[in-house]
Amino acid sequence: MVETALKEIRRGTAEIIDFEGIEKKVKKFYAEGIRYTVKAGFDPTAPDLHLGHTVLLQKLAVFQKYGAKIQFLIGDFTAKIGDPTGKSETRKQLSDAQIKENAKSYHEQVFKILDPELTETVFNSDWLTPLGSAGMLQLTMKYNVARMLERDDFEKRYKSGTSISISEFIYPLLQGYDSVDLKSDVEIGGTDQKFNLLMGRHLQRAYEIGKEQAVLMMPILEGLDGVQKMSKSLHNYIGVTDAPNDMFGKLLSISDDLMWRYYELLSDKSLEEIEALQKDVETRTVHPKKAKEALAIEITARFHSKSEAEGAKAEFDRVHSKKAMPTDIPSFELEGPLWIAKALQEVNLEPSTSQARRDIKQGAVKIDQIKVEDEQLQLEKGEYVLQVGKRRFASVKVK
RNA sequence: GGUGAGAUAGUCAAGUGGCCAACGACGGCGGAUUGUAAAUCCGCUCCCUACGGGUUCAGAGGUUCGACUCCUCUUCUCACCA
Repeated sequence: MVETALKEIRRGTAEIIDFEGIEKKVKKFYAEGIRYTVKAGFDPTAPDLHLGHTVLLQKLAVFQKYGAKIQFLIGDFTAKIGDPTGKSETRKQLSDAQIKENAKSYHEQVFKILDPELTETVFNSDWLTPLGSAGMLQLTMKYNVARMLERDDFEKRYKSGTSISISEFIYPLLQGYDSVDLKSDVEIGGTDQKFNLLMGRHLQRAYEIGKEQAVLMMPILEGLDGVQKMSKSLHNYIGVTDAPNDMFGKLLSISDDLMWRYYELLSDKSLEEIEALQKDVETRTVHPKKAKEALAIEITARFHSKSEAEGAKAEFDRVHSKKAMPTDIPSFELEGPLWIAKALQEVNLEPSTSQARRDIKQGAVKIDQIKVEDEQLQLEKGEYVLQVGKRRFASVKVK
């Protein structure tokens, strides 16, 4: 049992520091039923979770399964102060009300994966505010500039003479102090957080709280493009609140290579199962599309339901494989007669009439499944289904 | 504080008086091919019912028949010096 636990905990991780520490905690749980704590920090300014975040959340869920109590930390203190990191414009400061609101929004999404019973939500302003300037100074004495400059990002900027704000030195300390106050046994985060995660370990020692957290790092999940990390600003993400059809469609559109990455980091299937599947695909006993569908269904079902996921698949087959029309398409009512290019713009299928005309010339526009040849076409009274490209539809009632 | 360099479409990046709605790359979109993709090939990529018109090259003025290209000021970035 302990074996399985450790294996699952280890799965997909990029790096673990002090794995023995984790091992001890798990063993103790099985032997004496004593739970341990796993901390993970989240930024309250962006409460929209995507699959990149769920890589961490799923790992937390695994920990819950094997005896951990999760410390779900919301970094509201830094959000209230505003982080001047780098040259990015000063982060907008959040009010208490907004932070509460965002925390609530987090919970709705997070508890699709985590067990609320074993999750404690904490706000770091609870201890960082009372810390005060005296406590803060004391904190700064626990570390030195030379070691701070070991962080790649700082080192590069220091060498090239780029500015580093003093506060940027403080943030890792504050984040590490969270671990001191929470007395966390384990902290998990992305590989990009390595420095900060280790800071927690260091500070726990410096403050002599009698333990040093183990650190578990997960890889950063690539976005839909398969190259850059998944992020909202790069428009390559799958949000956990995406509609079933969108989620399924996006998952099915990833490349075959990326599919295995997603399997490893997002699927609940065992590594053995995944390996077997991969072999079958290589030997052509299983069609790659089938494998991708299975993944898309599994993940879609996780955030919605099994039946909604099946529905999304059926819908996808209908629209893409059989080239039929989707079942629910946005509908509009317009005054006629109306120039086709204008109509496409009105129903948001095209950003401008210029773009609409270009697409018509390229044969991308269809009305009721029939290609539009005449860019001067006027829509008379009646109901039509307009289509641009393969995916964009709208139904129009011209009055 | 001083000196120098720069700010061009979603991003990067050419253009240094008319040939510029602005080379090219990436991205994006569309078509072919497919498995839905990837790879590949082709086309498109400011707006406007358009073989024409309008508005663009940080912002505001100016010189000129004509400026993204020259001048002045402003704002912001960057490099070097102090």
